[in-house]
Order: sequence, then C-alpha cells, then structure tokens
Amino acid sequence: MRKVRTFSSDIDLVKERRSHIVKTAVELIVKKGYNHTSTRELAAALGMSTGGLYHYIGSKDDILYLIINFTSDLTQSLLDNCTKCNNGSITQHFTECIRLYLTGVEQYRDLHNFINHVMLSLSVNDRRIVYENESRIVAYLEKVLTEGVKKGEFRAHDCKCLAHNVVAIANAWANRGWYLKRYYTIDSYIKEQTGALLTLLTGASDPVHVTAR
Amino acid sequence: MRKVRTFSSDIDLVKERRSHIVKTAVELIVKKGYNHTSTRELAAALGMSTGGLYHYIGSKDDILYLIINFTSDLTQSLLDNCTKCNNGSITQHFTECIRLYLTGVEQYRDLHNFINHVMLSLSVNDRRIVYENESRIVAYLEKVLTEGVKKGEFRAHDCKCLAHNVVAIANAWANRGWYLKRYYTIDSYIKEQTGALLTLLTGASDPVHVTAR
DNA sequence: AACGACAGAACGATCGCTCGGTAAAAATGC
DNA sequence: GCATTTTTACCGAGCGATCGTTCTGTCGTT
Repeated sequence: MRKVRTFSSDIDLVKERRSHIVKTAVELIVKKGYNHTSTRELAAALGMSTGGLYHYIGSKDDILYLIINFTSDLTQSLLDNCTKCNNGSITQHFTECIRLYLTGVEQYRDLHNFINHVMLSLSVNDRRIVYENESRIVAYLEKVLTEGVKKGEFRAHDCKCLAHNVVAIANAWANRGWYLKRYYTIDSYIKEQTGALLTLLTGASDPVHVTAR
Repeated sequence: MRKVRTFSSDIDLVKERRSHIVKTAVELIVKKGYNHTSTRELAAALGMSTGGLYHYIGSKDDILYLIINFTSDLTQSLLDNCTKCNNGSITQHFTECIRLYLTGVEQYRDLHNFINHVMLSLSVNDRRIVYENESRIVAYLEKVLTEGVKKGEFRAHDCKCLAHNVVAIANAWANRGWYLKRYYTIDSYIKEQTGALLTLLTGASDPVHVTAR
C-alpha cells in the first residue's frame, strides 16, 4: 500500500476529496483518455484549482493509483458478497456469483474500461495490483466449480479455463458494450451466459434457462 | 479511408517506411504507453530524425490511424482464410476458424493489446474502424453457427452470443495473457476452448477433445 | 495571531511539429 | 559523357503550446 502525499491532516476530508477525485477522474479519462486529461481540466471539473487538487495528491500518477486501489476495494466487496450467498446448491451459488459479478461490471463499466485503457500506462507495481484482483476472482470461481465437480453437480474438463472464461465474458461486457448493448440488456446477457455455462456444466441436452435471481 | 500527409511521391518508399513505423510504434507504445512515447523516441528507434519521420506522416495521431488500418488488413486476410477452409463439415469449418483466429491473435498479441490501450485515445472515426473489424468477425462466426444449426449439426440457443463469446475468449488471450500463459500454450488454449464450445454445440454428454489440427 | 483550505500566477520541462539547410541522386543541357 | 541544375530524403535546431508541479498569497475559521 503505497503512500500518496497530502498537505491536509484531516483524514475524513482527504478520504472525501479523494473519493470525489477518483469518480471525476474516471469519467474524464474514459471520455478523453489519460494523456488528454490535464490536471487543470480535472481540477476544473472538481470545482477546484490545480493548487487545491495537489493539496490531496502528490502527482498525476497518484490518481491512477487511487483508482486502482478503489477497484481493489470493489473486488473485495464482490468476493465478500459472493461468500455470503453460499447457502443453497452449488449451481445456485455459481449462478448468483455470476450475477453479482456481471451486475458489478455493469455498474462500474467506466471503471472497467478505464482499467483496460491505462493498463499499459501503469507502473509495474500498480499493474500487479490489477492482476491480483482478477486472479482472485478467477480463483474464487475455480474453487466453486471444482467443488461442484467434486460433489457431482457439475461436469467440467477444465475448471480453471471455465473460471477464466467467466472473467473474459465479464470483461467483454465492459469492453465490447458498444456492440452488446444493441442486442442485450445486462439482465438478458447474464441469463444467456448463465444458461450456456450451466448447459455445459450440467450436460443438459437442451439449453436451459435458469432464472438468474 | 482518410489521407495521411507525406512529402514523398515515391509510393513504394512511403509504404515501406510506414510499415516500419507501424511495427516499431506498436512495440514502443505497448512498452511505454502512447503518451510516454514521444515522436523523438520513435524517430530514434526508427534510426531517423523527427524531421525525417514527419516526412512520411502528418501528425502523431496519424500513426494510430496507420496502425488501425493495418489491423483492418489483418482482419480481412483472416476472414479470407476462413472462407478458404470451408470445404468439410461445418464443425470442421468452425473449428478451423477458431484456430485461425486465435493463432492470429497470438501472432499479433502486441497489436491487440495496443488496440485495447489506445481505444480511448482514438478519434470517433478511428474507433468506428476498430468496431467494424470486430463486428465483421462476430458476424462471420454467427453466420457459420447459424448455418450449423440450420443443418442440424449444432444446437444453440443464441448464435450471436456464442459468436461474441469466441471474440471475448480471443481478446482474453491478448489481454489476460500474463495469467493464461502460466497454464496454457496457445495450442492447449485453443484445444480447451474448442472442446468446450463443441460440447455445448453438439451436446455431447462428456466433454470431448476435438483435435484442433 | 495562527492555521488550514484553496486560488492562481509562474516555472521548468517536454511535447508535437516546422523549417531552413545539406548531401546525394536524378534529371537536364550541351 | 561530362557539367550543371533540380529534386529528394533526411537532419536537427528551434518555436510555440501545453503539461505537471510548485509556491506565494488570500480569506475564512479557530
């Protein structure tokens, strides 16, 4: 957890301002790209001056770090929510995990696009944080799938690959939304993908529709 | 097809130099990001001066356009190759399309990462070119799948979604290669994904391994 | 009077890009 | 075929703009 410089000693104020900075920066950067978003513009969008902005951050790159850290928090709360709903069959649990994951992506679509965009601008350390976030999600899904196979509820040839595919499908909703939104809502997308996955996992002879929720 | 300014009238030389520029620029930008790659650096990497570089391009953004155009050519040749191998069963054709697509992604992984990275830096028009490339691939795959369903070879609930998933899986190989390369080679990845897709499509009760060439 | 949040002018660095110059090659004249 | 002019690929110093960042000053609160 790297330190980000601030000239304020009011912890709550720093947290509030930085939260505002993260939110506004993501919006701007997704719209105009990182390099075309100047600190002046960002400050203006925040209703501050550049000096005021630098009261709460140490450098422009710190903003990236703050955003990355914010996504780490989101990942953590996603995994927490997934754990919480583990009280029915594994099929139900898996279905709910996918629903939680994908609705989360939909809710923070800008953020996911942002991550993709700035990935190559990140320092090696910051990049690792992003990697670890995704890895944790894959690992969780893989665990659920493996458990399902062990209990005979699922049949799968490669749980790791399927877990990865869920992440790929989720990323696609963010990256390729311009295309998908012509044909699907997030709900119909979830329904379709869940159906396909469960067909594969349970070997139903006909594609089934599982009520996602 | 936008025009890119040049001060040379030697068409072949322009083509050669620009090809060199595209290749070198992708390498540099993937390594350092677009904004951190200056025209000076690029010129140095090309063994030229900035003045010499601007002999063949009109602006830095033109480089992006040239790269985007290069990927359009790649997409076209991919689709051509797919069409060429349509001489067996639809299953064989579909399998071969996936193999061609994914090996192409592997071959130009830098380029695919690049596209993802600069997407938000692109002008609206250039963005559309990228979108159309992906759309054409999805459309082709969807056509193959629909044909397979019509002929009774495949069973699928939503061909469009499955076609999109292939693209998502291919993009994932480029974007998430840092993770996948720990566990798969491109060949084993193709094998695994093809197997899963065909299991879903043909409804085999056990995951089958299709020899992907 | 002291402090902290913020403003905004100013600085140094770097950027994309231009432009006058050069040396070699091609075209031209005789 | 040689000399001269024109063209062309390329160089690199330099321009103007903009960037990230700093720093001094202001104003309201304590």
